[in-house]
Amino acid sequence: MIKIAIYEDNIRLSQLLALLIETTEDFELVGCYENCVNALQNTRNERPHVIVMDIDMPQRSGIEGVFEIKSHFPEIKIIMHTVFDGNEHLFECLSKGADGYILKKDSSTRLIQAIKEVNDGGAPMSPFIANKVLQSFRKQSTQDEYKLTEREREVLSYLAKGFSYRMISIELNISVETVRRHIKNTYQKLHVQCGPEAVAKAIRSGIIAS
Amino acid sequence: MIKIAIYEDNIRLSQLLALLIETTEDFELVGCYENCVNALQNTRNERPHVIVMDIDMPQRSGIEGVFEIKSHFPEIKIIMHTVFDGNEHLFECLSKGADGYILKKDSSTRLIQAIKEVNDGGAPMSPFIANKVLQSFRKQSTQDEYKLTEREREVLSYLAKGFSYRMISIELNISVETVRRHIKNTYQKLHVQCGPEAVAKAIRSGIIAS
DNA sequence: AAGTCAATAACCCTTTTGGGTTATATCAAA
DNA sequence: TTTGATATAACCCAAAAGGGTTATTGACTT
Repeated sequence: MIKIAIYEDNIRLSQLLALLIETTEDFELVGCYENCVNALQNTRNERPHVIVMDIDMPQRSGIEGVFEIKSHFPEIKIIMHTVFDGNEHLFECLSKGADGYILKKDSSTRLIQAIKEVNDGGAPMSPFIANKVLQSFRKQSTQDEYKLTEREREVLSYLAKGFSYRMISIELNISVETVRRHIKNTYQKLHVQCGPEAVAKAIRSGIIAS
Repeated sequence: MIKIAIYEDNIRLSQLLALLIETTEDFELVGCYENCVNALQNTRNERPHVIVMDIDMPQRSGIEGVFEIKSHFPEIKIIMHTVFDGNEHLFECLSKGADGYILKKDSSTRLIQAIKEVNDGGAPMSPFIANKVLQSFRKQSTQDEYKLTEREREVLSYLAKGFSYRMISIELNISVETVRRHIKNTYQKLHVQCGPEAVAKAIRSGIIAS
């Protein structure tokens, strides 16, 4: 039996999915929610094998949910099930640990199939998504890992020393806006979203001295 | 010859100090400014041996000045010369690298003497200040170095993982205010003033995993 | 029993961050 | 020579962060 939980704010759709799962052999629906507010607690209680997760949900998005659940239960498989086919959400989800990414425009049976795949250790993706991922992978492997510019490294190291943007700008004799620009670019390259995380990653990966 | 620079926004006082220094044997006044806006550049040009630094100055405080100058020229001695005798400024300055701390209520000749002392590798302090430092030192050495509580360490490690205060609060099931409290306490204990710096220090000193 | 510490929480307030967008000059590489 | 990367800069705007103060609770120590 594969234990499955659903996070989907569109009630019509979630009921459809629930029905589909309950009527599929070897599948067991252990939870169905319309947002991620209690995602961690739910997960702790139910210990699903696979989670089907929408992204755009009220209060707490599916991205936050993935991040949180994966931090605690890396072995639980999470399939994103969403209308978003843009790069932003896609890479954010994958970097947070999503195991599959199925678009809603695919058939429901594709989702069922994806659940089996992911439970077997696969990485089910809609073809369009799979292509994007491959492309990005190629791009990334050619620009070997975190390719920060000299200036970005410099700014980052000041950040780790406790300088504020303003202090860095005075320090380097450039505008605060430019400091902000460098930092924003750095965050993108490191796939992080705030200073503390960037500094942690930079130190651990040797980008700045430890 | 000891080359000396002054940062003091009270013109009356800075002129007095300047005169005093110029008329002292073996002393040479190489700069006299009313704030730290160009402190680093001034220092680069003049290479003073000793800097006499007020704290409360317009635009950029002496504390920022100390931090910046010491980051680049750790060998230059800086004496704080201020009316503040409270703990806040004192420890902040010392942690930023100040080498001496003389109160303005001491005589000017005491300052002259302090300049000689600091240039010889000493750490001139007003008696009252010296006591405070000793007290704090005792307190600190009994509570050996960074004694974070379990909870504080936990919160800090979430911070390094890129969680916002709000996410941490949900994670640990406590209020955002409490998260804030733990972080504020942590900053005090680590002698830092922002997240990135705290994370850097924590990783480098092994408080959180690297 | 009094005192300290840890954890919790709330309130005030300002500054800083960080996301998005757009634009410029420069320099090197294709 | 056109493209691409880099460094620079500005703007808008919401959210997050951080500093100060105060208080309550429970646990452990004098």
